[in-house]
Amino acid sequence: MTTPDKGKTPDNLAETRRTLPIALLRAREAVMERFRPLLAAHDISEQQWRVMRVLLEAGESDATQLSRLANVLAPSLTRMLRTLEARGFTTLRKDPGDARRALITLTDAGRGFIRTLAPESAAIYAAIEARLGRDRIDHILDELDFLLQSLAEAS
Amino acid sequence: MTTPDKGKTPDNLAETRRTLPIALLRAREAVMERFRPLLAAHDISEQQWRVMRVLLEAGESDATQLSRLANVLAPSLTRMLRTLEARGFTTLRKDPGDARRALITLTDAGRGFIRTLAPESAAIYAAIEARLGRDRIDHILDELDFLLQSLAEAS
DNA sequence: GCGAATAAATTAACATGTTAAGTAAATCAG
DNA sequence: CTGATTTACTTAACATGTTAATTTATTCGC
Repeated sequence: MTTPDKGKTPDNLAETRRTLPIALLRAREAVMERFRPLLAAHDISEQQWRVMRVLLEAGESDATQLSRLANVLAPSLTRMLRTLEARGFTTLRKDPGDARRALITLTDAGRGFIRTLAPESAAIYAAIEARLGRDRIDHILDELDFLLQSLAEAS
Repeated sequence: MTTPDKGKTPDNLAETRRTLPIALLRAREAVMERFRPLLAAHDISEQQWRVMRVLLEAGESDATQLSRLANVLAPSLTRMLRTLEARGFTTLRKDPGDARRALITLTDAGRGFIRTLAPESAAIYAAIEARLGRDRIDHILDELDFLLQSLAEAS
């Protein structure tokens, strides 16, 4: 009835190498490894960079939306925004229509900072594309999107 | 000469949704979301579970190897092993041939703990497989493996 | 052999991940 | 309109990520 236990341990757990959580983690680490020197050179963390990139794309956002878009938990975001605001990259104001919400904006300095790193970042990404091929990367992105959609559907 | 800027921001950065680091992160979060309740119920972190799974597969390992296989940094591993050892799941001894190395082993209790969670873990994975299809998951794993291999080759 | 270089693990310090609890504002039921 | 619930964000506490410095042991050059 059930499929054979090929690649399974005695406890019916798949080989770690062939599980989505670990394979996704390892793949991501392999990619990020190439970006870390750039981020470190400009004294910005991976997460801060992600938040700023998302802000550039989405424009002024409330914390909940930003948290979701950048895949950063709300408590982490609260702390990070203190750092980013101290550096002059973001500002925060109360939503005039709903005093609970905090609206976050990228400052001109923040946009300028992204513009500074953009060429090198694009070059690193291009180097990765050169290894895999743009089509292959697009295919992988499509597959990951499919995974996301499949798991998002109501159970 | 260059490809058109479809899906690029004014700074030639790809849309965040279509970048490997963010897509991989989001995909992984979507998967892990389903495992977290199980891990939380047994008071074990994702990383601790990963280390134990790797230990089960690889057998006694030194810290460097374990760190690499489980994608956990050495300082994190040092701290985690204190917790795991206190719970009686792992033991640590000096390598008799090289006193710098620490050899880590899974105890019987550690193996028993994995055996306890294995059925539920396998069930969660099976539910994910039911949504995506085993073939599609295998394909995704192959693609991730290809990505890993491509980036690992000497530059 | 011996000192310099290298390697393995740990410690330290700070940022982020993660869950739970707390605070303040908006919404809902009656 | 008012008390209870819900929502948005923050704070707290602890684990892990991350880099740098430290410690101890091994290896290399001579």
